[in-house]
Amino acid sequence: MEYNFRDIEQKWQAWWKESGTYKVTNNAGKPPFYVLDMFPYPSGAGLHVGHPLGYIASDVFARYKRLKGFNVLHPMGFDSFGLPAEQYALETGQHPAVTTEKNIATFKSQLEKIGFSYDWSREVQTSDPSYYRWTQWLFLKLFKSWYNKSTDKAEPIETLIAELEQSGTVNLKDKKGCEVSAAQWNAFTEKQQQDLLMNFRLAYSSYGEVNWCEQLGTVLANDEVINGVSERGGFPVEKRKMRQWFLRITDYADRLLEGLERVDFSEAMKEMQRNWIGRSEGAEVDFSGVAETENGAKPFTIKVYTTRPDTIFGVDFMVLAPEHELVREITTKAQSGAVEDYLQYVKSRSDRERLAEARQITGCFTGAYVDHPFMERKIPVWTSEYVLSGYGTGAIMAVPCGDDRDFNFAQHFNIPITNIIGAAFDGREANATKDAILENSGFLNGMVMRDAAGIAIDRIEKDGLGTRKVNYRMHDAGFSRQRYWGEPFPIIWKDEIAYPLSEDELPLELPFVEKYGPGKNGEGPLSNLEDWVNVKEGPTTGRRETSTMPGYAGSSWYFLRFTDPGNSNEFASKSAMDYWGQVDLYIGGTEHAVGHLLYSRMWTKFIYDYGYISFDEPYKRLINQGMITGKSYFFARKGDSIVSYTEDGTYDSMIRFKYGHKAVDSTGKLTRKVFEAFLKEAMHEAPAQSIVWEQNGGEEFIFVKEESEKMSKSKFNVDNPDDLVYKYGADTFRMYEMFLGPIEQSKPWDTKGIEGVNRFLKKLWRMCMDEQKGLVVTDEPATVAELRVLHKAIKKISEDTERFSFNTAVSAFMILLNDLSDLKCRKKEILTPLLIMLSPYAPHIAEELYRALGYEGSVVTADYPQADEKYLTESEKEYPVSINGKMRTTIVISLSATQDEVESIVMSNEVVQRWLDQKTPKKVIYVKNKMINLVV
RNA sequence: GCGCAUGUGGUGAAAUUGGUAGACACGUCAGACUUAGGAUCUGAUGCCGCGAGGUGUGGGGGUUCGAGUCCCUCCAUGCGCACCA
Repeated sequence: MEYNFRDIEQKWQAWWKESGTYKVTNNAGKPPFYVLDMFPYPSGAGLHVGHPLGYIASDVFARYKRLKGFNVLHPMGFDSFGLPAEQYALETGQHPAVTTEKNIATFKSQLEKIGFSYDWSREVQTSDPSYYRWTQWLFLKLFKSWYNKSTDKAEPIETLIAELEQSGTVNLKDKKGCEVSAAQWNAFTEKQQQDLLMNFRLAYSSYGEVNWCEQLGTVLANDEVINGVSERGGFPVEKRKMRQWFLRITDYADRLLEGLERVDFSEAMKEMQRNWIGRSEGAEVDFSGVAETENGAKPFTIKVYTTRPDTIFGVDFMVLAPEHELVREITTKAQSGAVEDYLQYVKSRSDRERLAEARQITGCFTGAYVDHPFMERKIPVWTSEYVLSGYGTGAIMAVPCGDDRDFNFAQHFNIPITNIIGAAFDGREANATKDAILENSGFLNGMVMRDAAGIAIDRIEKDGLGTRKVNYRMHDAGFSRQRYWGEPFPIIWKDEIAYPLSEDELPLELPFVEKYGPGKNGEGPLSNLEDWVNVKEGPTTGRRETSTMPGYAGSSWYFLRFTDPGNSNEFASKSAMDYWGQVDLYIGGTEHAVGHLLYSRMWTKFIYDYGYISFDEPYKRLINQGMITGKSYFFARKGDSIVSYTEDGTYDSMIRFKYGHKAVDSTGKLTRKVFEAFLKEAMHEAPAQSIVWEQNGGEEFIFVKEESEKMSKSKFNVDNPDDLVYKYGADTFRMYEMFLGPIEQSKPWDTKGIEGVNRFLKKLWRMCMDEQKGLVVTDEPATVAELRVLHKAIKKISEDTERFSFNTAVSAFMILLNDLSDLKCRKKEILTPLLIMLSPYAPHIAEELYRALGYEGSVVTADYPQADEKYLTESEKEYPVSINGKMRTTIVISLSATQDEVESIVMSNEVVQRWLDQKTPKKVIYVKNKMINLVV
C-alpha cells in the first residue's frame, strides 16, 4: 500500500465529522482547558498560508491537551459584520448577508481540509440575530450603567440616580465635569436629567469628530482616508462634529493597566497596551491674566496640564492649541490680524501635513499675558499647532530649558529662556532631566526636581491654583458607524432623549435594504428606511438610532458565547462560564494588539463587575503568531528595457513581477524558458518593455530583485493553502507550517522546504506499510536501545509542545524516525506511542496507521505516552575536553567517576598530552555531565 | 525622535540553566539502485587551508577557566507609537 494522503485525509475527515469526535460537553469529569483562536473576518479572498499558522498551532495544542486527559474546548466562529462586505455590496449590489454566507462557506471548507479539531456545533457568527441579540443586550447593560469610582466598579445607573437625589454630585469622586446639588437635580426636567446621566453612562452618546466627505455624502473610516482625500474618488475629507456613541473605556484605564500584571502576554504586547493607554501623572494648573481686547479688558484663565509641575518656575511662555476657544477671545487688537492669518493657515493644513512637517516651527503671539502664580512675572501667550487640542487641556506651560519642542519654539521666536537647572542646561539644547537641582525656583530652590514635583503640586492645591491629575492618552472608544452591515442600536430617540428598547424587544433585527448608499446628513443607510426608522407604535415611539455598532462589538465577548452557544435565555449560563473559566490559551496576530484585546478586556471587566463571571481578565495566556511574509519580485527597468538586476543600482526603476515566486529560483534567477511557460499559464501579462536576456552556456536568463513583504492579494505574493494541501496533503502542510520556525517570529514563506516534511511522513508510512505486503509492523518486544530513543523523544516532544516550541518538536520526530530506521525497528510497541504523539501534528496519517495497527478507538482519544526515567538515565558521557577554553578532544567517562578519577583519565589521554606539551595544568575544571576544561 | 523585538552557513533554523556552535530540514556536490528519476538509499557540505591547523554567532570592548547566551557601546532590520505637555 502506498501513502495515498488524499484518500486517507478525506476518509478520516468524514469519519470525525459523522462520529462527532470533536464534540465537547460542558462537563466530562475531566479538567477543562480552553484553547481559542482569534476568529477570522470571512473576507472574499479566502485563506492564505498566513492564516492557518496560528490555527494549526492552537489545534496541535488542543489535541495534545486532549491526549493528556483534559476536556478541551476548541471552537471556531466568524466575525462576520464588517466594512468590506458592505463595500462589496456598494460595488456589486449583492446583499452583505449573501456574500458573507458564501465567504463563510469557503472559509469553512478550507479549514475543514486542514483537519482542525473544532467543535463546529459551537460555531458562532456575529451577524446572526441569535448572537447579536446578546451583543445588543450587553450594549444596553453598558448604557444602563455608570462607573462608581468609590466602589471601583460598574453599577446600575439607578444607584447614581439615588445618589443624585440624595446629595447631588458632591460625594462623587469623579464628577465628569458636572456639579449639581440634590435640590437642583430634583428640580431638573427629564431632558436635563438624562443629559446629565449621559456624562456617566458606560455606553453614551455625545458629539465626536468624524472624517466627513461631502462628495460621497458619507463618513469615512481612517483607513479610507489617504493623504487627506477619500480612498474612493480622491475627494476632500474634512473633520466634522457628529452625534456618535462611545464606550467609556477610560473609566477602566487603571484596571486595564493593573490587569496586565496578572496575564501571560509577551512583554512587547503589554508594552504596546501600556503605551496605548498612556497614563501620565501630573497636575492641572490655572494661569490667570487680563486680556486687552477690542471690547475692553477681559479677565481669563488658562488651564494647562503638565507632568512636570517641578519646572513651574521655568515657564517662559504659554501655548494654546489653535482650536482652543480662548485664542480668539484673548487676542489683542494689535495681534488680531496676525492671529487670524495664522488660524487660517492652520485650517488649510490637513492632519497629515501637520504630522509630515512636524519639525517645522510655526506659531503666533496673541498679545495677551498671564501672571505667574508664584512670582511677579508676565508670561506671553502664544498659539501654535504643536499643541494638540485633543490631549490634556489643549494648552501648555512652555519650559524651554527642559523640553525640546518648547526650546526650539523659543529659539525660533527669540523668546528669552529662563534657566532653572544651572549647569545642567547648556543653552544649546533642552535637558529633560529629573535629577538636576533647582535654581531660580522660589520655594523649590535647592531641591532635586524628582522630589520637587510633589511639593509643587501640594502648594498648587493649597493655593487653589489647580489639582493633581492623572491623564490618559487613550480616548473613549467611538462605538457607532454610519454604516449598514453591523448590529443596529436598540435605541429610540424622542425629544433628543435616548430610550433603550426593553429586553423582550431584542434582537432588533437588521432590516433588509435595497441600497447601501448613505442617508441624509451623513446618517447611515438605515436612515433611508422611513418605515423602520419612525416607530409609531409599541412601548416606545420615536426615531430609531440609524448608526450601527463597530466590528469590535461582537468580538468583545464571543469567547463567552462559545461556552454556551445555543442559549436563548441569557448570553451564556453562569454554570457554563464557571466551568470553562478564562481562555487558557489565545492565539492570534499582533494586529489586534490594542483594538480587540483592550475592548474585550474591558467588556470582561464590566461583565465581571455584574457578577456574571468570576474572572476579570478574558485571556490567561496570549501567543501572537508571527506574520508570514511573502516574497515579492521586481524587474529592473532601464530605459525601454528590462535588464538583469544588479545590486549596484544601475537601473531606473523597479516593476512588480506578479506571482514571481512561482517562477524565480532561490538565487533570484529567472530563465527565459521558465518565464515563457509562465506567460502561457496566463499568470502574468508580458511586460511592456522588452527583456534583455543574458546568455551563459546556451541558457538565457536575467536576475530579478527579491523582497519580503506582508502577504496580500494586492501584492500578488499570496500562496493558497488549498494548493499545498492538494499537492502534499494536510498533514504535510500542518507539520511544515510548524517546522518553519518559532511560532511568534515573523518569517518569509517559502515552499521549498516542504519536501523534507513530506519525505518524513512517507518514510513513516513505509516503516509501517510495504507496497506489496501491506502492514509490516511486528509484535516483537522492543530492545533497550529502541526504548531509549523512544523515551528520549517522548520527553523532548512533550516538553517542546508544552512550551510552544513546535518547530523543535517536529525535528524531534524526524530524529526519532531516523534513529528507528537505523535500528531497523518496525515494532508495534514503539510505533504505537509514536503515532499517538504524532497525532496532534499529523492527525490523518496517525489515525490511519493507528487503526491499521489494530486499535478499535480513535487515536484522538488515546492516552499520551509517559516518558520513563529508566530509559533516560545514562551511565556514561562523552565529555568535551578543552584546554584553555578551546575544545581539543572528547573522552567517554563514567558519570560516577570522581574528580580524581576524571583527572587521571584526562591526563593519560594522548591528545591531551600532546596539547599540554609537558606542562602541568594549573587547574582542572570538571563539571559533571557537562564538560572538562584544563587551564594551563 | 521614543518604546519593543530581532541579527547565527547558500536558505529555514537549533543550542531550554554560561559548558562540544550550526541539531533537524531545504539546497548543493559525489555515489548506489534503475529503462528512466522530479522515487528511494549512502556519503560529504560554515569559511580559509593539500594538511597539521586556523578562524567563525552584526561591529568594537568587557566579565569568566569557559560567552551565540551576561554587561557596556555602536550598527542594521522589523514592528508599534509619533509634536502626548
